[in-house]
Amino acid sequence: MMTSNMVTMPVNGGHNFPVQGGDDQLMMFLSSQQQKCLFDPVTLGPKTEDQPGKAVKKQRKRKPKNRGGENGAGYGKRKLTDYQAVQLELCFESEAKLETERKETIAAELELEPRQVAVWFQNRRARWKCKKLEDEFANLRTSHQCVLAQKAQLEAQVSELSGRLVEAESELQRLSARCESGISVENSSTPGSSLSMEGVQLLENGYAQVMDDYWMSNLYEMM
DNA sequence: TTGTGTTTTATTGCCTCC
DNA sequence: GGAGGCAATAAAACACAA
Repeated sequence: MMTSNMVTMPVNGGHNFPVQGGDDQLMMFLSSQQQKCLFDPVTLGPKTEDQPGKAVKKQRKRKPKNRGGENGAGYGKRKLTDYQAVQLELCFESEAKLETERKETIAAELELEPRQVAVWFQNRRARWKCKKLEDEFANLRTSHQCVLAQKAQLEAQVSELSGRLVEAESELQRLSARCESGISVENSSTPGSSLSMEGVQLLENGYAQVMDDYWMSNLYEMM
C-alpha cells in the first residue's frame, strides 16, 4: 500500500514504485560518502554488520585498480559535458532503469560508451536514494518533534488537573468536617445525610466543572 | 597557492534473476 | 553461467577558505 510518506522513483514507462526508506552534529563531521552509509534503507536504523534476513557478506578483497592498460584505455576518468549530463538527467526523470536497447541508443546519441551510461544511471540511482533517505529522515524528525510537543502539552494538562483534584478533595474534606461538627440543614431531603445543601451544591458544581474541563480537553485532542 | 572537503565518474565484488 | 543491479570504495575533478 502506498502512503503519503513513501517516496517514488521513476521507472520504465513512467510508473513509480515505492522505495522503502533517512544526529546532525555527528553528520557535520562525516564526509558525504560516510553519511551515505549511515542508515539502513529498509529499517531506517543504523547499519549493522549483519542484517537480518540477508546473507552475511564476506570481507572483500579488493584488487588494485586497473589504471590504464597497454593502450591506456583503462581507468581514465572522463568528465561528462554539461549537455551530456543534462540529457542523462532528463532520461533519468522518465526512467530510472534502462533497458539494454535504450542504454545503447542514449550512448550513441550522447557519444558515450554504453558502460558509461549504465554507470551514470547506477550512480544517479544511488544519489537519488540518498536524497530520499535524507528527506524521509527529516520528515520523521519533524513528526517526532510534534509528538514530543503534544506529549509535553498533555503532561501539563495532567499536572493541572491533578492539582485541581487535590484541591477538590481537600474541599470535600473541609465540607465533611463542617457537617460533622454539627451544622445541619433543616428540611433535608435526605435524612441522615452528613452534607449540608450548601456542601452538596459546591460538590456538584466542582464536579461539573472538572468534567467540563475534561471533555473540552479531550474534544481538542480528537479534533 | 595549497590544503581540505565534496561531488562525480569508475571499479570491484557479491547477489539475484532468468 | 551470464547479465545487470547494488553497496562499497577509489580516485579524479571541482569548490573554496585561509
